[in-house]
Amino acid sequence: MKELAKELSLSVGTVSKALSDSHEISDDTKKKVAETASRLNYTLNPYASSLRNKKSKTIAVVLPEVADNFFSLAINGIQSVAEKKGYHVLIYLSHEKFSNEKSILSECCSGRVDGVLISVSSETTDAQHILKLQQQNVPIVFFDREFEGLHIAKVITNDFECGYASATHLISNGCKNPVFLSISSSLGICNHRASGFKAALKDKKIADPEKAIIECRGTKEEVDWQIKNLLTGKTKPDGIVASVERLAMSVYLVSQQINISIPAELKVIVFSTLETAPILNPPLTTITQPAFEIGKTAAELLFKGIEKKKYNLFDEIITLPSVLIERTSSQPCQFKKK
Amino acid sequence: MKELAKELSLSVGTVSKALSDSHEISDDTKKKVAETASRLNYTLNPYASSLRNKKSKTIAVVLPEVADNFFSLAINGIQSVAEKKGYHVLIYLSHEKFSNEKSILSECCSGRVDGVLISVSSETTDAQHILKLQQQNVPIVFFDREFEGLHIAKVITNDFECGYASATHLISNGCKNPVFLSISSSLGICNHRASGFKAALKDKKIADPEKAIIECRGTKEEVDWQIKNLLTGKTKPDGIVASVERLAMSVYLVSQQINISIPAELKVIVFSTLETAPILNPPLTTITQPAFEIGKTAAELLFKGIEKKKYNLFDEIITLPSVLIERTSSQPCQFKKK
DNA sequence: CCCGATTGCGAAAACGGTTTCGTAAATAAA
DNA sequence: TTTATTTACGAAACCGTTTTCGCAATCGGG
Repeated sequence: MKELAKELSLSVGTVSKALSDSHEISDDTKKKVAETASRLNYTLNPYASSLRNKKSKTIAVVLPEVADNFFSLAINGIQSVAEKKGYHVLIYLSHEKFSNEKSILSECCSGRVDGVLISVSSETTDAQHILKLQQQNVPIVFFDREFEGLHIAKVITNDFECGYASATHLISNGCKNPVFLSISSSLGICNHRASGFKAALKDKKIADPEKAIIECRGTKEEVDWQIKNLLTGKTKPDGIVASVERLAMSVYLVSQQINISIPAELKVIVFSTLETAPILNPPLTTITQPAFEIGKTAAELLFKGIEKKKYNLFDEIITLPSVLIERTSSQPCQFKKK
Repeated sequence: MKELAKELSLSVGTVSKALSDSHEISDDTKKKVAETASRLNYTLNPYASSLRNKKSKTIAVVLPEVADNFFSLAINGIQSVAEKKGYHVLIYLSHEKFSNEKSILSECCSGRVDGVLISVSSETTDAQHILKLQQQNVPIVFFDREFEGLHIAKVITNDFECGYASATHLISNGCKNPVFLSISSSLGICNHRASGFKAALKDKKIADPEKAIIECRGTKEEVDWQIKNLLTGKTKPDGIVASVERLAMSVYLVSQQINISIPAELKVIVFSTLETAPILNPPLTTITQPAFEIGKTAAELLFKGIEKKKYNLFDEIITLPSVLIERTSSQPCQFKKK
């Protein structure tokens, strides 16, 4: 910028004001400045600006995983509004580890970002790291995976209802012993889905609701093994609701291996935005979240918090409904293939 | 930091040195500084540091789309090394638009990032925006989708060979009229795959290689329509190689709609890392790229360029091989289902 | 024609660190 | 004891912008 000023024999202050279209500067010199700036293809140093303005024009997105259809669609939604606002997006992955999430959030302070969108890891049972960030006046919005009991804005979906709907759907299609595969008993979102599921079992007086919730944690291999055990055990279920994408994939793979036919012997529903659901074998019934919309809405909410200093981001809750898309995997069958 | 200094009755310079573990400072005061720093939970302002050091500790990843298995796995690979190096990752999406890519890269200068990893959009036919960045001494590495003819490092896969292999696989499994679905005639990676494909047709003296390359561009709906026309036309193919994930999904959906049976009437292969490939109907033959590895290797290469000022990033080319995973969708059939 | 208001710009102080250089005290060498 | 060297720290410049404030020059009104 000094060079620019020298080139034009102006002061740096004047150049700065000209570039930011200040009213103090005549249109004439503004034009000259803009012209030589583009001629020397000059762009201003973002960090110097950030330092002075205490605005980074950057938000952080913290999520467990990016190789998951839901999250990648949510990122699309977030990015679409960030781009419109001229903001930059930092992506951080916790890989479902609490320790990672903690160190990530500790990096988000000191003005590195103007706001944080977060979907908590399945291990997160303590919110100190989140509260610490909030105390530093960093606007925060949960999307999808919230942490309950905090005064922090969130954009979520109707998990309880969908859990309820998934169970009633299975039951009305003939299941006597449906189970729910959870990934974490500490994850609010998963518990809501499970609670809805249990409530339906209770209402329909089917099975023991408490025994119908099965927690699947660990690596992919451990989960595969766990599901294999479940499906070959003596009290094997005739219906499964998978709370996330990868659990359903496990169920499909294992069923294929040990020759269990879906939906004749086992009906399956998954909470997922999986694009390949209609072309799976068999086509998979999904409860599809409005992933893009959730990301977009959360980002819009965050920017409300960033822009209006007085805007209270504390107790805002937005619920966007998911839809159950019925496909072959949960269809009733007159005859049971043996 | 001033407060810290006051609290300890030291100068800010001393505190700064203590925090960065300078040899000029005694272990005793270092300890004291560290202690009170964590007590006041102080973290240093990253942008002030960046301003002085001319290092942002941030890299940019520019890619067409994040809701694609290949790219999300590549991001995982990139992130894994960035994290190890203590770097932050900015994600930018071009959505396959050249104009977006251009404005994104123009944001990457002035030291906003220390390096750029890029997979070009399918519209990109001009590299001025990339060269401009390179002139500003920003280290750049292509991953997967390169732009040819530039002196810029790249991490790619053996596209030509795989294109060749895909064609020979189809032919040896009985196809007389295989076609290749491209997404862009300007995309180097796609052309390599297509060239390999054509070379195989020529060697085997099957069909007209030039007519076997079909470009599918436009929205999802337009592509669906185009594929539907192809599959219902009079010279309909009996084998398809899809150059990217979404083309294969289109083929599956359309085939299902108009009742074409795979692999009896149509064999399909796709270049993709689709996790659901084995549980599709039928299981889909893929040419699977080492997506994570590509991302990881590209990032490692980039950091070499960032760290060693003298390291020449110009003509480094790393090729990581993909593998053809044979599944039902391309199997030979004795009888043709009608 | 004179005085107050407006316009257009420069000087300099921030923003929050890092780094160079200087210096006093402590230590080692002579 | 004197001199040279090392150790531990402070003062101040600097990174590239933004912004406040001051100051001329021009403008408008009476």
